[in-house]
This record gives sequence, C-alpha cells and structure tokens, in this order.
Amino acid sequence: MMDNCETNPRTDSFLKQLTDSQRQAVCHVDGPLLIIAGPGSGKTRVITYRIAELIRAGVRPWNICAITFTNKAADEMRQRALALGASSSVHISTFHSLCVRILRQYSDSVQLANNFSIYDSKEQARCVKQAIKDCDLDSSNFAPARMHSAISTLKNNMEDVDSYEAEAIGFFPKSLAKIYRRYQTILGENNALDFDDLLMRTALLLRDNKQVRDQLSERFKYLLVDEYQDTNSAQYEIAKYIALSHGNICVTGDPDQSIYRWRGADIRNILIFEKDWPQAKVIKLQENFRSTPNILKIADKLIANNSKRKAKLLIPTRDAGQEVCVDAYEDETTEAMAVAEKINQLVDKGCQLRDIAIFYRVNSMSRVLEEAFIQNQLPYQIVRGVEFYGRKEIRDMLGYLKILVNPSDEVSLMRIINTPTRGIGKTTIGRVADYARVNRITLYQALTKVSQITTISNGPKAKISVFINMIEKFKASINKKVAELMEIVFEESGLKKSLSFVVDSDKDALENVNELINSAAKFDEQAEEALLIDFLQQISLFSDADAYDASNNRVALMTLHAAKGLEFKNVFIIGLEEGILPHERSSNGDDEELEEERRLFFVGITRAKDNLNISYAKYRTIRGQMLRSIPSQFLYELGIDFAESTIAAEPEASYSSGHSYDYSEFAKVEKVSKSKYAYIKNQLVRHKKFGLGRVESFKDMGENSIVTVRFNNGQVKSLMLKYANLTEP
DNA sequence: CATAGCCGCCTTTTT
DNA sequence: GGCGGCTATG
Repeated sequence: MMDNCETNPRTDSFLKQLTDSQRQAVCHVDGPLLIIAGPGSGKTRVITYRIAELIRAGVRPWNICAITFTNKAADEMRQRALALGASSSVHISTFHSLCVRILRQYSDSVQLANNFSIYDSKEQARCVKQAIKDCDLDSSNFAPARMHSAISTLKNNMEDVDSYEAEAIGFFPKSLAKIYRRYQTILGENNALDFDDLLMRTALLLRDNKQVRDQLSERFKYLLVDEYQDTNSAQYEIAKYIALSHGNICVTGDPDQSIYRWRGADIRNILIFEKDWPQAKVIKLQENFRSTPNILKIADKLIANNSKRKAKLLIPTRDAGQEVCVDAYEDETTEAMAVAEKINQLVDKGCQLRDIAIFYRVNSMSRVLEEAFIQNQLPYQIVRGVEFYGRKEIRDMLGYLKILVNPSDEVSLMRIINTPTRGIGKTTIGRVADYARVNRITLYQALTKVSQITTISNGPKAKISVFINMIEKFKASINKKVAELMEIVFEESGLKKSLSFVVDSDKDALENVNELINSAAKFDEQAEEALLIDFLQQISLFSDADAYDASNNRVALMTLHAAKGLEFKNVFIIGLEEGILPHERSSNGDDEELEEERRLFFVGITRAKDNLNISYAKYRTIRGQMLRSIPSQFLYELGIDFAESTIAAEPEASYSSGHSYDYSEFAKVEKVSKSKYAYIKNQLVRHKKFGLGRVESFKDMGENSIVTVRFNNGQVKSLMLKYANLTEP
C-alpha cells in the first residue's frame, strides 16, 4: 500500500484540516501503529479519517474493523465515516458486539447453541447465588457479590474453570473454583453467556483454533482499536490474534484516562504495545483542541500526582478563558440548588442546555440534582440507559421474548411463568423441576410434557398447558417484526392488563413498555433483517453511555465513567470529598486504586471546553445518615491555583441561597508544613462516637490531614484529623 | 396460592 | 435508603 496522501481531491480537503502528526496517523497504512493521544486531541476523529483514508488507499471496506468503547461511539463513528465516503461494510462495533458475532458464526467450534442468551448483572448474580447454594457453601462466608466479581476477574484474565481449578490451593480458592464450575454449568444449562464469557470464549477460540484465527485475520485485514488503555486481557488477546498474521493494528489511547482497572482493564496493554509490535510506529498527539489553558492547567497539576505514569504534555491551543471555579457548600441540597442556579445564569447568558453537563462519582448522587432541577424547571436527562432495562415491567416483557429465542433460558422462564399471576405456584413449579431433573430435560421441555407428570393434579396441569400453548403460539410469530411480536406478547400474555390495573402511581409502567415497543419499531426499520435474537442481544450490550442523546436540549447528568469520550462547553463536577472522590472503597490502602480515582477526576476535568465548576459539600447524607465530609485530597493537590482564582478573587460572589464560600481549608495550602501529629499504621486510637480502632492509613496534609481508622465495630472511616478528636486508647 | 409487610443486607464505577 | 427475600395472613 502506498504511504502518501496527496492525490485525491475529496480526501484532500479533510486532510488539510489536520495537524502534521494527525495527518501522519491517518495516512500511515501498513503495519502496527500506536497513537498516544491526550484528551481533546481529536483521536476519535483521527481514527474515523483513517478509515476513510485506508479505503482511499485501496483497502476494501469489508476488510476494516474498528473497535470503539461504547455502542454510541460506534454509531457516531459509522455515521462520520460514511460522510467521509466509507461504506457500511466497514465493521465498527465494541469488542462485546464483535464477540457476539464471532461466537454466533463459529458456535459449532465452541460447542454453543447460537441462540444463546446474554445475562446481565442481575441475572448473573442470580446464577452465582444459585451456584453457591448448590455447592453447599454459606453465603455469609461467600458473599455472592464478591464471588461474582472474583469469577469476573478470573474470566477477564482468561482463566477458564479447568485452568483455575488446577492451580487453586487452599480452602478459599478451592471453594471459589467449585462455585465457578457450578456457575458455568448453570449458565450452560440455560444456554447463556455472561459479559465476560463473550470476551473470554472468543479469545480462547482465537487462541486455540488456527483455522478460525486465519479466517478472521483474512476478514479483518486492518484493525483499529480506540481507548486501548481500557482493554482487559481477553480483549487484548482478541486484538492480538486478529492482527497476528498481518500486523495491521492501529491502537489509540491515553494511559492517563484508564479508568476501568476494576473491570480487568490493564494499562500495561498500551504501555507494552511497542514490545508486542517491534515495528510499531508511534505517534503522539499532545495538542489539546478542546479545553482552555485554565482547565488544562488544573488537569495537568492533578495528574502530575500520579507516580506510575509517563509524563505527557497537554499543549493548549486555545485562549486562556475563564478561571476554574471551586466551590464549597453546606450540604448536598445546597450544592444541587447552587448548581441549578449557576445553570440558570448560564442560560440567561444564552447558553444552551445541551452544552452543560454534571458529573458525579456514584449514581445515587443524581437524586438530589434531579429534585433541584425539577424545582428550577430545568430540563435534564440522566444518562443511565441500563436503568430502563432494569425495570420490572421491561424485564418481564424481555423475559417472554428471551424464552421464544432460547427456551433453555430458565432464569427468564422462571421470571414470567407466573407473571402476571396465572395460578402456577411454587409447589407446582417445584414438581415440574423435579421431573425435569429426573428425566434430564430442561424445565421448558418438562412443562410441555406436563400431562405425564403424575405428581401434579389436573388444575395446575391445565394452567401449565394454557401457558405452554400461549408461548408456542408466540413462537410461531417469531419472524414477524419485533415490534409487532411485542404487541402480541404484551397483549396476550396478560401483562398489559395487569399493568393497567395498577392504580395511578405506576402509570409509567405502561408507558415504559410502549417505549420499549417504540425502540423495537426503530430497530425493525434500521436493521436489514430484523431478527428478534439480534434485538435482544443488542439490548443486552446496551450501556449507560449509549443513552446520551445530544439532540435533545437538556442538561446531561452522568457518572464520571459515563462521561468518557464526551465533551461539553460547561462542566460541573460535584462531590469532591474524601470517600466519594476518591471513593472510600478504592482508597483503602492501594495506591493503584487511588491513582485510578485521580485519573477519573482527570477524565472529568478534561471533558470541559470553556467552563469548569468543581464543588464539594461540608455535610453529605449517605444512606440516610448525615455525615461531616472532608474535602477531597485531590482538591488539596490542585493547591494554590484555585485558592487564588475563584475563591480568593471573589469570595463575596455567593449565591442568593445565602451560603458562603469556605476557603479556610485551602487558603494556606502552600505554606502548610507537616502536621505535628503523625499517626502510624495499626496504631490504636479512640473516637468518642465510634470507639476503639486501629489506624489504617494517615495522609499528612498539615491542617487537612486525614486519618483512616478501622473501628472495632467493623466500620472503616476517613476522618479529618482536626475534627476527629482522636485520643489515646 | 397470592399478597402485604417487615427484616436484613449492601460493591460505587459497567460491558 | 432501597431492594430482595421471607413470613404471616387471607
């Protein structure tokens, strides 16, 4: 392939808009390419242009595969690539969607029926619980959530049951291996995969089956991976195996924006790219076209506190812009009202609501904001797509549909067999289940043979027959348009009727199902061949971030994680408090996790184009309890910059709600020497409310020092030294 | 067998 | 604070 960009007038015009390094990244055709790109450097744009440029250089669209982090990003890239002259036969999707395609195509090779269900976290949790129970282990010693995440970690590291079992030594690992094995068996019986299976099984398939590997390399001759810093082992292997034979792999990413370590993402994947691919060409994109220098200064100062990183520049290209605001509020309600107030001011100045976003660490923080927005009559959208699919009525509807595609899916079957109630109770189901077990058939098959089950009397038998006939009738319509099928199911299952009965309070339920049907109708329109199974699998892989709709003019509320890849003119980041950001559970002991929290804040900051507001509350109600909070150590790390900017410059600029800025904590930041008290790990201390405890960690920040204590009642608390009044035991 | 109400427990982040 | 599971009652 050639390596120049000069001849085609159509592509020339867009290439001229790029910087030299961007153009290099776009036009370098063959061989491995690493694009290390800071925030706001236009890396997604580079990938998109690159797709068009590859095609211009003679690569067949069919042979190009681009991997994005979210479905949303894939959609956007697809549209832009099309506008640049690419064709729709370029494959653009997330790793997970790609894996579904591969596993369905090669289902024979992986001994899988290709109508498998994809279980979401709740369905997975259910299976884990069942597995623990089946292994006769006590769920108080083996907390389902912990086991679930342990299994997930194993899968992300490509440890399948056999390999883990072989190396498990000791009671706990051996028990985990047992649970893991049982969990996999349950999934298998349900003909279901969890999210991690999609990746692991694909990776193992590619590893172990040369023929499949060759076919996929042949198909995807050019591989592009965006957000490579957040790939886990399985994703890393998949990418490696696809590109192994031709080396045409282009990855982009920013180690400073790696925020999914807890999900198995390994930042080293991007750091060792050059070792994996010795011929790799490396291009750095350090110019930032998004944010003002004032914002970048803060971002830079923050991320400099991460020790395990390669220093990277953030080169501003814009004018200074406004100062970054750091505000202190009395409590979370005041904070929310103040944010709403500030947004009103922005709107008065002509700002569009779609140009405003609020980021927070945990979803529960959206509630207060929501109330404040309703009071202020500000249109907003909470970017939480999966929440919709978690609703009871939606899960019920999907339960019916999943059964039609995959009758082995017992979790779904159990969900809907008596929803709405049709007189098939626990004892009856138990008897059918027994029959199924004895005769080694699935629950569904047992239901179809209910007439042969002697333990069940005629009443329940008839009810089961009616149910099975209904499902079979639905099945006959499985090739109808998805929306049409859904209408039938909704109506004839009695779900619609049961929802209509509910008085007033839950009127939303009906509308939610209608919304689901609408989305199915949209799917029917867009898909070339609208199959129910595709619709269901698409929904299963839907993420929070995918729900963001930039076209409606509303303020966007989302977690910092969901903010990845987006940008807004005005950004608010709230809850800069110890225990929130950094979050309590990640700051316990582990530096790696603290650094990830810092990167998360970094990601949030660098989403802002013009105007950034950071805030914390002095008191915050957490799970019903009002607690005094401690300003985040990250604020401390930003140091004098914000003390001299907003806070010192205009302390009187407070809001009508009457609270004032609290800058005492930070005013003296630079001058502060070490605290005269120093606590050491494991030291015994006494707190007048929490009692006796041992020091877990001590962060010496002079006036603002934070001591984390594990109290004997089991609680771990981070306390601000000057308020804690710790005494000798 | 259905339902209401109460008790206990809790990944924060997500595909 | 909220959901899921268990129990008591109709």
